[in-house]
Amino acid sequence: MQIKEQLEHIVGQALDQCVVSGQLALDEVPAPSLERPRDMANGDWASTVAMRCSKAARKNPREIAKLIVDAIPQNDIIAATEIAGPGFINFRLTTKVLANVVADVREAGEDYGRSALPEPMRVNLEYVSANPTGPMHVGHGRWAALGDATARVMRHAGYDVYEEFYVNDHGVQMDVFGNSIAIRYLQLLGHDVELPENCYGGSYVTDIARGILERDGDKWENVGAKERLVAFRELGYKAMLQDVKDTLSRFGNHFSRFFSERSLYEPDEQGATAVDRALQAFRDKGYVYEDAGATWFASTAFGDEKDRVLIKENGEMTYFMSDCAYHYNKMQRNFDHLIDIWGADHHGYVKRCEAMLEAWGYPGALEVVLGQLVNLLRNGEPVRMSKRTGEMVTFKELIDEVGVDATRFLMLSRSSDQMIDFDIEEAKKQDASNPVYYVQYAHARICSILRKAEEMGIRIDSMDEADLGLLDKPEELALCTKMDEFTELIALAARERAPFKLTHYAQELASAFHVFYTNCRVIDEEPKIRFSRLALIDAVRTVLALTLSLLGVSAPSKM
RNA sequence: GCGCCCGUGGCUCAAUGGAUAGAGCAGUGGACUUCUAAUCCACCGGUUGUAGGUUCGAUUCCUACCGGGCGUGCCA
Repeated sequence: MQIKEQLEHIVGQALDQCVVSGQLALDEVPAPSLERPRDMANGDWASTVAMRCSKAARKNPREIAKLIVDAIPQNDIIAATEIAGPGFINFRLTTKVLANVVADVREAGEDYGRSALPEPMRVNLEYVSANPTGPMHVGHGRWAALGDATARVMRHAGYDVYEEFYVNDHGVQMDVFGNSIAIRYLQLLGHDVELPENCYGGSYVTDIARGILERDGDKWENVGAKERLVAFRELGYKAMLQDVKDTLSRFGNHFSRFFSERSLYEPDEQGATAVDRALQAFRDKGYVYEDAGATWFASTAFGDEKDRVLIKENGEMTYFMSDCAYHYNKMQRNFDHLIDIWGADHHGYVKRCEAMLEAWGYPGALEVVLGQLVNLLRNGEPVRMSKRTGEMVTFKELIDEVGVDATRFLMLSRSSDQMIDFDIEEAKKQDASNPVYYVQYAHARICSILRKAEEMGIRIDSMDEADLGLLDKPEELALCTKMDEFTELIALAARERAPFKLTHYAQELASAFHVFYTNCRVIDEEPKIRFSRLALIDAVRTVLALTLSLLGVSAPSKM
C-alpha cells in the first residue's frame, strides 16, 4: 500500500473518532486532506483538514488540530506530529517506512508507479496528422513528442491508449499537390510554365519531380494533364507519407494506425460510406438543414458561434464533413474517450467538433488538447529559412542537428499552454545549461558505480538482502521521498495530459542523486552500508530510466 | 469587436486554493590524491502586469482594464 493511503487511513480514523465522540460538531467526517508541504522543514506530509472544517465546526483550527492529533491511533509510520501555523498538522514519517520505498521500486521494476483505473478506459489519441503534401515541420515535432509522451504516461496510469494519425489524403489540396509536381516536372523538361500562386512551392516538390524524371524519363510529358496530375498526386502522396512515417519512427513514435481520410468515402458492405453514416446520424437527431444550396450542421444549438457547412453549394464535401465522419467512425469503434492534440492555431475549430459529438449524443466524449506553437531560433534570432532548402526548417533537419533526446526533452519541458522558443544552438549545447544531460548523467553515474561494484566482485544480486533500515542519512531519505512521489506524479500527469511534469521530476530526482553522490560513498563503505546504498541507487536508476522512457528519452549507462 | 492561450527575479520556467512564492541559466565566491567535476556548496536577485472581488487563506477562482501570441472561410 502507498504511504499516502496508509496515512489517509490513520488520519481518517482519528477524524472518525473526533466526530463520533462529538468533540467535533460536524455532520459528516471530513476528508483527511493530505498534501506534501513544499518546504521539507514542514514534514513529509501535512493535513489541512483543521482549517477546512473550522468554520463548520465553529472552532479554532489549532484547537481542532489538537483534537485530531490526540485521536491518532498507534502506528509505525508516523515518527512525529506537529501543529503549525494557522492549523496545519505536519507529519514526519519513520525512516523505516521511507526506506521501504527502495524495496517497492526494486520489486516492481519498470512497473513501478503503475496504477489501474477504477473503470477501464479505451482512449483514442489522435495527434500530428500532418498533411501528406510536405515534410513535417518543427511544430509537428512538438505534437509528436507530446502525443507520444502523453500516450506512454496514460498507459502507465492504467488507460488503454490507441494512437492514431489522420492522413488528409482526400480533397482539393491533393490535386493541388499533384499539379505542383506536374508543373515542376514540365519545367525540368524545359517547358515554359509558371507555378500558380496557390501551388506548393517548396523545393521538396521539385525533388519529387526530379525523382520521377530520373526514373521514368519523359514518359509523362505527352500524356493528358488529368492523367499526369493523378499519377503524380499518388506518387507524391506516397513519397510524402513515407517521409513523415520515417521521421516519426526515427523520433521514436509508434502509431497504432494511420487512418486514411479517403477511406471515409469508400462504401462498406452495406453500400454506405462513413460520411453517409455520420450525415445520417445528424439527420436522425434533427441537426441538419438545407440553405442557400448548401447542407448545414446546426452547431449553434451547442454553443458554436455559427452553423457549419457540411456539403457545399457545388456538391463538394467540406473538410469539416470528413472530420465529422472520422470522429463518428472513432465512436463506432467503441472508444470511451477521444483526445485530439492540435496546434493553438486551430482553436477556433474546437467548438464545432465538440458540438458534433454532442449532437450524436456523446457530450464530453471529445477532448481537444491545444498546444501553443513553437518558435524556432538560432542564437536568439528567429529562424525561418533553412540553408539547404531555402524554406522552413523541417523537423527531420532539426533532429539531425540537435538529436532526438535533447529535442524531445526540450519540447516536453514546458506546459502545452506555454509557447516554446526553441533555440537550436542552446539545444545543441552539451553542458550544464541543458537539463537532459543533467538527468542522463545521473543515470550514467549510477550505472558506473554498479559496474564498478560488479568488477570488484561485489555480489550485486544479494542487494535484495540489504538492510534498508540503515538508510537514515538526509541524502538517502531525500531520494526515498522523491521516489515515493512518483506514483502520484504519474496519475496526475496522466489525468492532466501533462507529461511535462515528468521533465521537472526527472531533474529533481537527478539533483537529489547528485547531492547524494557528492556526500555519500557507496563502494568504499563497510559491507552493510554498501549493500543498502547499492540497493538505494539501483532503485534510483530504475526510476530515472523509467521516467526518461515515459518521455521517450534514452537512459545511457555511460557518458 | 469577439474567442482561446500567456504575463511570476536579468533570462527560461515551476507551484491539486495553503505556511517564509520555488528551480535552472546567467553573475559572484568556494569544493576534484577518493565510485564520472556533464557534479556539488554558498551568495546575489520578487509589490507574481494593474485595480477590485470571493474566503480562514489567492500566483491559482471571479470581474474590469493593460500588454504579448494565435484565431475568427461554403480553405484544408
